[in-house]
Amino acid sequence: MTYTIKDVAKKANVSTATVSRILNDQGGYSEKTKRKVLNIIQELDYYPSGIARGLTNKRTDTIGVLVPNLTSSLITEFLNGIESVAHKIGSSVIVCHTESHGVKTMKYLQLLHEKRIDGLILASTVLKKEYYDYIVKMRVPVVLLSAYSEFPVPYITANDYEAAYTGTKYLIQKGHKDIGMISGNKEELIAGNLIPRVEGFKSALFDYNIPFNESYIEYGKFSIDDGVTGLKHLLNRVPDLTAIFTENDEIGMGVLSAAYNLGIKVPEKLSVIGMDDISLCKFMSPPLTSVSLSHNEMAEKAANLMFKMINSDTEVSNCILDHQIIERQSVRSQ
Amino acid sequence: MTYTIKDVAKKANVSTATVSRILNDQGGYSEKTKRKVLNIIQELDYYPSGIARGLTNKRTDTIGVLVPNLTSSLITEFLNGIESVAHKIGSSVIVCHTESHGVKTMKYLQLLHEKRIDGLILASTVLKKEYYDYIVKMRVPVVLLSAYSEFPVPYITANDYEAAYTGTKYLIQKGHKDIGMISGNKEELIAGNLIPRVEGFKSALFDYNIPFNESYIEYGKFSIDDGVTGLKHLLNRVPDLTAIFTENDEIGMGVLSAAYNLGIKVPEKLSVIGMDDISLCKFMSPPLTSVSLSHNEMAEKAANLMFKMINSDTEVSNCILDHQIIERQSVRSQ
DNA sequence: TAGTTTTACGTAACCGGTTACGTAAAACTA
DNA sequence: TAGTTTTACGTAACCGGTTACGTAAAACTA
Repeated sequence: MTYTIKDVAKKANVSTATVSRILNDQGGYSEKTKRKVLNIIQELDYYPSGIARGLTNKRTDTIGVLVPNLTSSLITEFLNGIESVAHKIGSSVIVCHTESHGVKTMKYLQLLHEKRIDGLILASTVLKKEYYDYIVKMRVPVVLLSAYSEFPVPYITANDYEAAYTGTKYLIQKGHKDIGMISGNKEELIAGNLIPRVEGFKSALFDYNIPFNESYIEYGKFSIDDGVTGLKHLLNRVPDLTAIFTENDEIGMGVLSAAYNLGIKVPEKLSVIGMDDISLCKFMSPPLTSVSLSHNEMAEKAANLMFKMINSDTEVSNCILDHQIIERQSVRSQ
Repeated sequence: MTYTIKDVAKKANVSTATVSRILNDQGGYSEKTKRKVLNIIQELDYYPSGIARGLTNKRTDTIGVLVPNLTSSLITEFLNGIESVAHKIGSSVIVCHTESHGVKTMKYLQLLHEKRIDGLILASTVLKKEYYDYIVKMRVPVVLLSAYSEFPVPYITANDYEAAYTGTKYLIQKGHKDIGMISGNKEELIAGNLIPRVEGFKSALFDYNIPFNESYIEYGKFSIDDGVTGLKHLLNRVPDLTAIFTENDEIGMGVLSAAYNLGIKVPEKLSVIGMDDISLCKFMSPPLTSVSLSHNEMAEKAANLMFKMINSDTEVSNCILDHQIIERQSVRSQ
């Protein structure tokens, strides 16, 4: 068996209270006792049980992160950022791959509830009422990462509408008039009846007097594959597109790939701009121009916010980060 | 405050033992009592504490996964596979991003030890003696994923030597004679004094009577960036290379990217073959030929093996998976 | 030096579950 | 119907820590 605090106490001829005090640097013991106990701890190779400690402390030093997709680069970069700040603070992170699936998500929430996590981050997840209600019951700090919600839950996100507007405007200013968009899953994107990135796209076209037609938008999911099938569908419907704005970079990568296989030169015959500016963009052929949403900063902010809430119980404000076009080589002037 | 089993018991006029029995489907109660208790559980919205349960059960339904790099696609795909089987089994996974850093790794191991995880998977990690010693003390099932070790720890991996041999042979049979290799971090790759993929590469050249020179191998790390700088260095040293074999696909992607920016057509001027066959390969321009190491299967096998060990305590055997060339468009006949 | 304060602990309850053991009542048996 | 078995629980100890409270001894004070 592995040793417990009692074994240490007995061997050191002190009480468990004293060992506990020493372990937690709480004072109330002599230097001599401290040395003696510390020696025995080392000798027995004793490690306190986080489980037992968690039971009394009501603190598990564990947080949960819900992600819709573990194979998406954006999500992975989020996870990376969160894990990094969690580790600095001494917390562990449990990853939950929901696949944007309602039932799975609820199951994960229950699991995390039972595990008594200290806090929760929902990345790129639309906060359904069902989730919100449950989270309220969990009584645990939650922050939304790259998502917006009308429920009173703090979020760290970019202004998707404006970012999409900026991206589209960029294409327009490069002289494009026949611009298609490939978007993600309609249902997952809706934040208050509107799909922000789609609306931003439409508004830019409208403001610059470019006629718009619903057939210019293709809806799929969010993966690279959806970019390749999306381009094919879009080009079937409207073959004279000169530029494509994609909901995210993964779709953008799919477009690049499909274009390559179709023999359509990018950017000579087709310009494409993505969103998020994931780190893969710059390694594409051609390097993919993208609207950066400062997602590294976003993940760290979200994590820091959550830990602040855990430690201080203060309500904290939302945060909307800037966006910025990162010009590379997938867009050319028309 | 949130309710405990005592609240439920009191309200139902039964003992906590009965509530516990009902919660765990252990029998020893009447249907009537069961219904009454279940109703009260629902009414109070009671969820048992996994922490308290873990304390007595010595089971936390949590496993740890150590990964060297959270932004690598291969690793992410591993993580995805592991998380998936863990969730099916009802376990949660704690991700630990070690960055292949010894001190960080040890710190993570201690953390996981304190958290009393049920099992541990080390992905793409060289098992140092220090780690091994600690893991032995943890007394927890461990499996190595995509790694080999001389310590008695089960591993699920591919035969790196042979896979590299096969990949190189493929290039040779396509008529290439001037073949370079871009490898990863020397220190991290050494398994018993040899770097398997490098040795496989060398052996293939040797067997086919192709003169070899150490300058044909470039060592970097494992990222895409190392592929781009690697190609530049390699081409500086030996400009007449017609093919490159890369340690992994990320490096391969870097080579593709660098080649594009250098104006070197792939595969017309330069053939490149990667390893691992990550899912991004097929979306590259051109799609990247790669030696598949069945890594999806690998991750699932590793996870299943670990859970089997958790549940049955039986020592289990290692597993070496097959490899296979996935031909795409980044290699041409010379 | 007698009284007071501080130090360095120990005792025991508690966190929220599980479970071995015991037992009254119900059901069964012959 | 008396004896035996089974059912349906309850009691209390335990898992491995933390901590409020109490106290003897040491240190201080006047």
